[in-house]
Amino acid sequence: MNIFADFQSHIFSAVAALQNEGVLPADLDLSKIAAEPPRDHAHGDIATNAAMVLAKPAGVQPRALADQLVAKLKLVPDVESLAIAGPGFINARLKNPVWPRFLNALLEAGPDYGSSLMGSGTKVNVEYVSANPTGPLHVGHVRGAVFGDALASLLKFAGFEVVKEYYINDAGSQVDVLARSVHLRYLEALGETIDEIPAGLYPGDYLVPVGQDLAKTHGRMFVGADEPAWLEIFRARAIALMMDLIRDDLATLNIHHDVFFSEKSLHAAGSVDKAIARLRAQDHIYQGKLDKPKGEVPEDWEDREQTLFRATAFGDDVDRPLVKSDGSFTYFASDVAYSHDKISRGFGELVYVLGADHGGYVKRLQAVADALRGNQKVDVIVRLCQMVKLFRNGEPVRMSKRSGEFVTLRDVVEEVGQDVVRFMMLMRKNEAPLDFDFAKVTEQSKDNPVFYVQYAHARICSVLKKAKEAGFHPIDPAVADFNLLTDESETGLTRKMAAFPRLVEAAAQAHEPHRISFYLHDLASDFHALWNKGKESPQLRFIVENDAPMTTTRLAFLMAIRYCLANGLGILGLTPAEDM
RNA sequence: GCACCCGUAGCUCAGCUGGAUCAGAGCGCUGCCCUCCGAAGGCAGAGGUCACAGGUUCGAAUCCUGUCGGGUGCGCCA
Repeated sequence: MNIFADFQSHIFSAVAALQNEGVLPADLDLSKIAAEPPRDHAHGDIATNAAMVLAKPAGVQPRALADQLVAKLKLVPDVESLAIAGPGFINARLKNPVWPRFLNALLEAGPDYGSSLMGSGTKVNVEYVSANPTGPLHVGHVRGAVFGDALASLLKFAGFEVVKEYYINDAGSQVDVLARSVHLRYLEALGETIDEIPAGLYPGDYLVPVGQDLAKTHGRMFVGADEPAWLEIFRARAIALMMDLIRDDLATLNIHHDVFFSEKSLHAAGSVDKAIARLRAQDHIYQGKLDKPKGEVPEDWEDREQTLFRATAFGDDVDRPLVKSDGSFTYFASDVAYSHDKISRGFGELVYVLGADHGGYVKRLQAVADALRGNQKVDVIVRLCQMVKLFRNGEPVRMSKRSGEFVTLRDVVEEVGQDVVRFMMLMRKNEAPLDFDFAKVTEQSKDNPVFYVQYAHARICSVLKKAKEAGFHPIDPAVADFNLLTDESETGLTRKMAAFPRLVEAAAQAHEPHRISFYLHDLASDFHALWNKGKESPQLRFIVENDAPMTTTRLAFLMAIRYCLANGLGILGLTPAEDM
């Protein structure tokens, strides 16, 4: 039940009626019409800007149009009163029974409350993490991982059909480096002396077990062998084991992708050639020279003619090379094939969650999709996650890349816990930098938003438990009389809960899961306030002595709040705490 | 040089895609509230030229242009 969406459709009907009467022109853009909670609820329950938005295109005065809309909206059953305010706002106050009805509907919907059909089954591909399969995930991957996962479940909740995808970069030179690094570990496992791992190879200890694994399987077969003899075998095995490692890392955050897509498979299947052929057929490929980059010029810059994708025709800054000077495909060529594959799988929206250092990729990804999509509607949405700065008691945590000693994802999760990591990563807009202090986030106080929200849920559970002991069980919402809830704190909470479905849709539309986090914090805050009111005014407690009807009602009310909290937490991938 | 992101309270950040005589939270600061369902909470106070300058319109923190400041990137790495 979404009372704002309901009211909005009444507005549309009213507008349509005025169009039929010739008061308004037939061709009007209705998309800007909003039905939203007013800033100040003293104005009413729902506000709409319809008159102001339509006035200009219709060539009428806002207030005059508002009068006419009011005349229509008066007939809507649940409307108590309407007022025109300011430059042409229409404020509606709803009849009293709306709220009890709303709460009953909320309880009936339960775990589904807030979900939406907005996506109407549109297929969305959300690609996130996609870290190179050369080692465990480190802290830099955490934010994108959590963000992508929360975004995926938010979109799912909003009615989209979501596929969570991980692109395995298993075709480039970095996996050859991996294979060579592993070969050394292989020799090491067989008792050979390997000294220090040379610069340019991966020094991390996590490759030791891979070497042992290969030693066990192949014995001394590749000890003195030339690289071509073992490269492919070692590479394949190493990638497989690294992906196992990465999957385990992700599992510690309860992240599970639906599809792991191999870059190499694109080459093997000839998909790169096919995709490029398609672009060529559309005349988006040509042989040409690129200008030398203005800023830092690469040392080995050579001016040469190459195969280019006409990305500038689709809004990119420069055309993009597809073939390297040695004749092999560029990484971008794989991207073309990969985009082609995604589009052919029927996705209407391609979401990429990338690190902020990939900002330069946004335009070319959009360009490729635009070039390949034909008549199919495909939106490309790129979300860039800014850096996370690690602190410990206010001191920055230093990391040494050279020695391979970085803070891993696993380190972070093990130290502060899955829920804390997830929530903290979602307490900021993705494009805002984020400070993460190990000490602060594990603090169990209101300073810590994770505990603050969880605490609210736990308090509710605690009351419900107490109520059960007092004999109020099972709680039957059907006998609750929500008309009894008249305190400002209670009606305020009801209004806030009513805004949840609208918020879910807005957050999904904007691809901004952090809005859910802030909403939850808000809702928790309102709940804590009500709780404390009960300390001073016993009649506002949830369990009211000698007043069974009120107690039953309040308990049902608590369950409603609990659903809102739990559903919101669920979107973010957090488990609501029953006790703390 | 170019592109993208960011400039809101002392600090860290929201601001529902242009709305209303309150620009909001948290931290920090000041003062209150536990014989009472969990004080791991709550209430109140102080704190602002929304970086700056123009523009768009009924109306701008929000959209456009420019300036300043911070971040990230800029062929044959992935």
